[in-house]
Amino acid sequence: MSHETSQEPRWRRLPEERPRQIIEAALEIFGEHGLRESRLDDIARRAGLSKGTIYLYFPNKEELFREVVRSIIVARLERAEHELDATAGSTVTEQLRAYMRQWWAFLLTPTYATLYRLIVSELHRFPDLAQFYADEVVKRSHALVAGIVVRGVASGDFR
Amino acid sequence: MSHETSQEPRWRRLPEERPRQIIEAALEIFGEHGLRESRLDDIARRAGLSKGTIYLYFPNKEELFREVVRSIIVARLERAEHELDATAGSTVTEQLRAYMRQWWAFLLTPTYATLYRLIVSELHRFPDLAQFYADEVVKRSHALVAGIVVRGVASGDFR
Amino acid sequence: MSHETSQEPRWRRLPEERPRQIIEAALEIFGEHGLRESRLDDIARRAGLSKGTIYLYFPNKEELFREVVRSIIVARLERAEHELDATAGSTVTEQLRAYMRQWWAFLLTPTYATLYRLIVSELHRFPDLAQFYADEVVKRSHALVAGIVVRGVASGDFR
Amino acid sequence: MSHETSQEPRWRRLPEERPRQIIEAALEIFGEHGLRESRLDDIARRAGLSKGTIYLYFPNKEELFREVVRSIIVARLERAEHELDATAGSTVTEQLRAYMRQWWAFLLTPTYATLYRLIVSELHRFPDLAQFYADEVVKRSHALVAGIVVRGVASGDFR
DNA sequence: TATGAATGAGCCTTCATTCAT
DNA sequence: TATGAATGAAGGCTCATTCAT
Repeated sequence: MSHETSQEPRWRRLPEERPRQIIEAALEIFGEHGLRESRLDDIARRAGLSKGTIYLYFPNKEELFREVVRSIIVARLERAEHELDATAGSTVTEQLRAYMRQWWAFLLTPTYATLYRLIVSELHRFPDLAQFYADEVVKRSHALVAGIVVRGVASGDFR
Repeated sequence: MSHETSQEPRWRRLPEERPRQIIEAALEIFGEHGLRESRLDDIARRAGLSKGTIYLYFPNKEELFREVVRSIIVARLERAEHELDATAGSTVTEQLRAYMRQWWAFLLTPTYATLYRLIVSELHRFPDLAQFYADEVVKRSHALVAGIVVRGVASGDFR
Repeated sequence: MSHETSQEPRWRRLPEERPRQIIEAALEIFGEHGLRESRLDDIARRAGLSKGTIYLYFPNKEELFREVVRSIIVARLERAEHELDATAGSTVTEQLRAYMRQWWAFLLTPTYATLYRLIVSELHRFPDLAQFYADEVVKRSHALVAGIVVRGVASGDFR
Repeated sequence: MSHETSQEPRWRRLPEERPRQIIEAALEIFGEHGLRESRLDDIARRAGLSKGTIYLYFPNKEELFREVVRSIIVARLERAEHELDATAGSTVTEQLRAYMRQWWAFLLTPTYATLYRLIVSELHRFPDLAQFYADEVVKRSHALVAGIVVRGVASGDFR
């Protein structure tokens, strides 16, 4: 729904970055002030753009908010999956430990504080986002851990 | 319209209830929609009053919000203190147990869910409220528990 | 859909007049500039009110426009019907003549010029209004003339 | 991107057509939605061009609108004059008849419906266009008819 | 010449706050 | 004290216009 920009080659770098640029600025502002209290103008300014430009990439404030939440969740999950791959050689016990350490570190992150506030305060008004959150986070985290455990059982590390 | 103010002494008890009426309505609405998303009109309607009336008791929306949070916190603390008094006769162990049971029950309350959401989502924008919360809740809870413990030590129940 | 004001008694004259006041101002502005080119601010100013007040009586610009067109059409038809009643005593020939004279006079009116422009330029984007226009104007005018003719035939004036 | 401008003489006839292309698209869009409700973007798309390109040929939306009206009027008049020339050999009576038949046919044209709506709805806000319309249409039509009549009188067909 | 990304002024609409009664 | 009509500041969104390529 938000015009993505992957068509263009590479002779114009900025436009391709716009969505990310905007999402990052939006995360900061939304995190500081919440959805309703955030001004599109402020987001634009923080992104170094003009207000109208946001509308070139997102149809409205709410959809931008959705995209922010989605992207941050997805980014986190992908990061977790990659990090898991990186420890592919170790024992399952070690892998599980690394996985949990990683999550723990994330929970101490300021990004997490922001995300948490957004989720607690706004998600109940965005059922689709709540659903997305439930589906993606729960399902994929589950799958990750399940994968480790299965291998652990196979290798005899777990019972 | 005003030729009856001096006749009857205090048959007009209702007006004193207004603030509480409004605060209760406000708590519900704020809890459902958050501070910014809540309309004064809706609060007034839920309280069975007209919008203008709110301004007879609170200078503005934000101050009403503050009062809501303050009053709910204070109410909770007072309730806790009263309940503690009620168990004044029992062992300190029993008292401590009762106290914790009581808090646990509160945490399962819908009021708590509402309060929690409000605190997480809005408090960081109201440093004075955060301060108040820290001061009152932490200090008074501390005092309560400390009181029990001191008596416990005195009586030899605790070490 | 537009909060009418017929509930209140009579101790406050102005509010009852608001809708008419606004509709009249709107007719002038819409007539001069068309729907889209008209500023709500200008309508408010011409009506001697503030912009927000319009929204107390009409849900939005388009609905105000609809009400303007409806009311002007209805007003015209009612006027025609009353004037017909006034000539109830005369011959049918005379009545028909009066009726047509009346319409002719209306067509030369500036109100008509305005109405005509609005109808030609905007009605095709408001099918419901077009329908309303067709229904009311055509049906009621028809009924009026038919009534005269029937009586004319009965009295032997027409064949 | 520009190293071929001087090679081939005039194989690039298209650019000359641009204004007409745009005017035709604009006529359709303006006719459907009126001046204000028409988006330059839609006109560009209908003309198969990009929005910016319009500004290479017209200084702004309003001037494009003017050009549309002017060109459609001029086109009509020129067509009428040519058709009159084509019947130069016939009787004046026949010529006059042909001329009127031609106009009559035009009035039934969808182009005319569009033009009519534009004229009624927008012209009063473009005095210069109204003037142009009055001058050109009235004067040239007059001249045409006058020419026929004069010849008719000379030939004895008219009195 | 052509593109389409970017801008920012403008306007509708909402709603906290005020005020006359 | 209570009402609800009125206000006007604020902000989301659109779109004509500009500009870098």
